[in-house]
Amino acid sequence: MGTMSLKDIFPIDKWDFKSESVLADLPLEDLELLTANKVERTYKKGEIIFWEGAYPAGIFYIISGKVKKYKLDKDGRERIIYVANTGELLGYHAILSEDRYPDSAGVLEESTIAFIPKEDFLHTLQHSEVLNRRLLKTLSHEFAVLANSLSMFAQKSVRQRLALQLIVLREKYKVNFQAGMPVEINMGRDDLANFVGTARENVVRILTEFKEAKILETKGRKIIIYDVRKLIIIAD
Amino acid sequence: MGTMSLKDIFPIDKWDFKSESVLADLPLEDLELLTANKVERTYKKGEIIFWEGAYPAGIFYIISGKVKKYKLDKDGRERIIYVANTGELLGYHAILSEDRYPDSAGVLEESTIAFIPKEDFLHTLQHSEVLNRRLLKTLSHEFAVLANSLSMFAQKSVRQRLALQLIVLREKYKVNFQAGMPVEINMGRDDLANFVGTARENVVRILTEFKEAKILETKGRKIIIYDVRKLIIIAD
DNA sequence: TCTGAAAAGTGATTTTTATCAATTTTCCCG
DNA sequence: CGGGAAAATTGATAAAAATCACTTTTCAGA
Repeated sequence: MGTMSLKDIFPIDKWDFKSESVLADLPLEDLELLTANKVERTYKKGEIIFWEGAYPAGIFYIISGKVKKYKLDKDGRERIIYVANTGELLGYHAILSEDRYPDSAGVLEESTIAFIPKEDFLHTLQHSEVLNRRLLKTLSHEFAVLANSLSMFAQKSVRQRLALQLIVLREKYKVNFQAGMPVEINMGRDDLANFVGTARENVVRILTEFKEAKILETKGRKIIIYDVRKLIIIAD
Repeated sequence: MGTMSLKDIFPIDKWDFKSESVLADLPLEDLELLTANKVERTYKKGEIIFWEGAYPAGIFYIISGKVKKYKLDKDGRERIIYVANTGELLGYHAILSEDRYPDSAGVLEESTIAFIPKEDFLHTLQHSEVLNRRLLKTLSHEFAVLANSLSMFAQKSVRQRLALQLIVLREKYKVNFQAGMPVEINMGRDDLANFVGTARENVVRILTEFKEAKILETKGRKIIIYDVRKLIIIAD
């Protein structure tokens, strides 16, 4: 009797950027060139790493923690595009497109992040065949994920979208996970609403409904997911 | 009295992939390597170039014409992600991400399109520093555009989204354009609705409203845009 | 451990958008 | 040039989601 993983019943990589880390298994030489002048720093919950519209000075690597990437509308409401996790790189789009940051990045929980100057990144890129290929692959995959999100948005109800994003977040909040174990998502309702693309009140109401269906529990702000399968059915 | 262009009053490149063509000014040597085995073909209106989920055999170059890139939901409704124009490249995401096509491509009007085999594309990529850089730049820019679309979708009304997409389409349907001239958009209401992300009826109703506001005229399926400025005001 | 501000949650109501059911117009094709 | 199917348009209604007003709970810091 084999252990069935989420990947067998749900195409999680269609919804998640992180198919594999850009820097994982990078030749040591390239990695050293890249990180020669890196600067590490810890950010407290709520701190901003960079702002949409600013000129990029470099890229960031998440040593530990979680980061939301979002855009603001003119009324100051956030639209969360993506939640980045430990091991992911941030801010390279702006440098590669020779433009300003297309979105803002803020930490969702205390995080340790390394800053890598633009010059080192571009310099390594010129020398590293592997980094080049990795970035092309990552960016192309990101395109597929965003295209998916866009079409989900047009075609699915708020209820379906919430179910889907809970599945995605569950993957990101797994720690020491064993098959069948519940997963605790620690995210404020406002952030969750901005990630799903709806109002806070709607998220809360649907969470209540999911509680009644024994899909999850809430403890304060924490959302404990018990039954992914039901979420998959709802999300369709 | 200078001629004011759209770029001065509206950030069109935030909404359009085509900042510049990937292949424009590519070193002749690289271009020859890339196009050594290209095959040209004309597609009639409505024909499909490739299907979402298929394994990529190569990339496509639009010699002339217009192509919609879209995803289908389970009820068979299309969600148009992007409208590609003459000079643009299609299908490279799938090859670079070593995955299947993330979306389908179908021609919106009679188009001439060149097919370039996967092997030639990858081979040229290995040899051409310029093509590498171009693709990284293009893909990063595409990320910014899709992130924009995603946040627009969450935050703007159907009326605002229609105004915005009409501005974008107007750019694509310009021919022999002189400042101040009206532009004729030749697109079916169903396609337009799928591009805006709403039902056909809503598009028609809002178009009627725009007609009454002297922003545009319709002649059969054709939409003639007279007043972009009013569209810009509505969109934001 | 107490306390007050912030966050979570609930209910009622309004607004927006989708859907259903037609009718009218366009335009292709013989 | 007429016939007819496809596409565009209009109106009425239902459904979904946003907004407003408020209560309850949580939780960090004195």
